[in-house]
Amino acid sequence: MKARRLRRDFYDRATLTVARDLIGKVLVHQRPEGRSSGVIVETEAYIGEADPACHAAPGPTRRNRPLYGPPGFSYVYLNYGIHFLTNVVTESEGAPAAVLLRGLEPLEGISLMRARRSGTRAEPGGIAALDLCRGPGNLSRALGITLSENWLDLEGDRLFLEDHGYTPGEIAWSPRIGIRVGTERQWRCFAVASRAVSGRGGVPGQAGGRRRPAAEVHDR
DNA sequence: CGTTCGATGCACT
DNA sequence: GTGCATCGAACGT
Repeated sequence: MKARRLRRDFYDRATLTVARDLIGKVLVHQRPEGRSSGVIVETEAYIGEADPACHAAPGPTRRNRPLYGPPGFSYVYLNYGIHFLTNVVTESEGAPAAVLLRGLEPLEGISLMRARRSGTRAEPGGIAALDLCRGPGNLSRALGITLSENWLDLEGDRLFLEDHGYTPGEIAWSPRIGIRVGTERQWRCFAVASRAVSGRGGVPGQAGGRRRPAAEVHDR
């Protein structure tokens, strides 16, 4: 199937709907050194000032400004001083919401991803392909996404998403990972069968424990 | 197999 | 000064 570019109206919808529809879509980062991309298998929704885990919870600030802007833009920020986290802004202007991209199955530019992730880990033969973009920090690092990619128009030619016609298979929802508040909301969405999904079924304290999400999670 | 903990930078109060 | 939407090495069982 021919790749079809996602337009602004895709992002200009309810955030939970966008979070689910993003599973199976392709994230692309186009750079002079090459194009790298992967199929999205894990997302999380962050919705509005009433969501305590959303960066909009304190109201408008300099950092969260993209969230208040129009949909279809990137929102990238530095987390724990080490990791860049990549989001796409959803819903209409003035409604602060976004979807965090947490996991990809690499498609193009795998050697480029390995180069960008090298130094992270000494692994004989390099990092396994399915581990390259597993987890939001790893994903951003592998694609070369930094603060320079913050607040980019996803209808531009540098960072964008495509529909390649992939069918995601079974999708499940769980609590969001790694947050200390708002854990009661089941706003993490993932492809059950994918090995590029982080954590374990949404149980916090996921640090060391790995491999495959638990199957106990709900459907929608 | 499991859990704990340090690294590291900046936005925000 | 405080607290992270993380990662993976190190250690315990």
